[in-house]
Amino acid sequence: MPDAPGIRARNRAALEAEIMAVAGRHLASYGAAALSLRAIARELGMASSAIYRYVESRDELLTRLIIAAFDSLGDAVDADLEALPAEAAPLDRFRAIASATRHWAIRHPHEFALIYGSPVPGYHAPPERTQAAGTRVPLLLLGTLSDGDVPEPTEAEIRALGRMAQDEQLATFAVGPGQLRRGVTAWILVIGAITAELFEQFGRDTYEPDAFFDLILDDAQRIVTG
Amino acid sequence: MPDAPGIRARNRAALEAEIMAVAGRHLASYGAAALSLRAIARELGMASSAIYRYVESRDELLTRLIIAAFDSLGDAVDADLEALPAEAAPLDRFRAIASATRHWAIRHPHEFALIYGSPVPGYHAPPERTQAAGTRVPLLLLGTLSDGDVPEPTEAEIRALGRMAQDEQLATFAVGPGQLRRGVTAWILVIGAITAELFEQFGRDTYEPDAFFDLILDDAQRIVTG
DNA sequence: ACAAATGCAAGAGCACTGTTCTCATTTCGG
DNA sequence: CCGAAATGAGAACAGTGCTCTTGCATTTGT
Repeated sequence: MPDAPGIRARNRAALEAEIMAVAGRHLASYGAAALSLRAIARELGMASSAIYRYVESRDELLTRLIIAAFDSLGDAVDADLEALPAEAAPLDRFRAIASATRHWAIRHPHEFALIYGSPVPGYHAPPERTQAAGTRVPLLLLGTLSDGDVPEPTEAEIRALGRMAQDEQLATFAVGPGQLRRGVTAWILVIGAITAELFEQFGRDTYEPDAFFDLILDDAQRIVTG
Repeated sequence: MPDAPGIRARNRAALEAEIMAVAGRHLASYGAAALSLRAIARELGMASSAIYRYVESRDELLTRLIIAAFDSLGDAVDADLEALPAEAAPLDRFRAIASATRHWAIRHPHEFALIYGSPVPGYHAPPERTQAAGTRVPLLLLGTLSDGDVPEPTEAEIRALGRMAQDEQLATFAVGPGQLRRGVTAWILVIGAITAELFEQFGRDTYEPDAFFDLILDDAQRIVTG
């Protein structure tokens, strides 16, 4: 067999993918805290010890799921953005990004909780692995703000966010501290509203989430336009 | 012994308080996910089974800790508010509430994660027990908005929050859907900013949290004043 | 004052979990 | 075909939540 190492590698990759698929299903069904390597191994018909050949530890699995969740969110937002006419106004693109994020969160509540809720146990996601995936949508949102008139950043803005504005990824977007502040603030508001809705922080059936989110977007828009 | 039943009851209450104290220390040190009834029992020198006489289950313990955390936050905010001059402007009171919340969260990160982060396992906090404690600070914040000129609520605001505005607790504050929307939105922004800071959603050492939170408060203030 | 009822704590046990070994088998490369 | 590497299985350790039974001590009723 000429491609023997290939097959080996493919089987390994395939099994790894299968593990991630099962883990994703468990995550979606029961939440991150209920994730069990043993249960995944059981479902795959392998011994509980065998799974450690493919996943280093439970934390490693969580890290991979976090990245996968960020990717899933990013893809969903991208898809919704492409459905928009190319000449859509920046603010419409902004609203589309926020709405897409909310709809994704509603469809994937446990994934959302995993990436935007409180971290699990003593688990701390390694930033060097999750950051790239995690900043994808916020960067998309910031890209929305790069056009238009640019007010001079205040001294306070420079003090608070000057360092972040010099980040190389952000530099390509040419967003200064002022725009950065407005974009980040709007993003915080959007995520906060989704969090409040999903985690039922204001109770169940006490308000109309759809209509309320529209109003949130109005406020976010006002923040963005300064 | 005339007060025999009294002694009995007092011991029970004292033990229960001791359990909560130890649980609170564990929560503060290691986080909610690391909470273990067995570990608490061990530290108290009792058998793991004995603790079930005082705490029904781990979920029950979590519920009590959630309520305790809300109380702790409420007390901290109250204390900071009392340090304010009685004739302080509503907006200053608003800023004081938000700042007190942030400082409490920084001092008690695990407690904050417990009440404003993603819920634990299959655990779902019973609203009828946590709601009263949980709405305490938001209500305080809404009380801040009851003075001043009251713009007519828009149709969208009535649609989104009309039902919540009719809540009996809120009715005593005489806040209509418009003020309710502004207050809730501002609160979401404040909590979101604290969450982002504590959970390091924008990375570590990438910005100045103190200065940034000041800017967040400016935005929140703008939302509140309409 | 004695017996009965009750409260409380301990111990053992069940079914899980993550993780790490060792050992046997399978599979692949030369 | 044979040695080496990859792979899976099984057992084991130390934890977890939770339940049930058993024994002791104290309180209560007579």
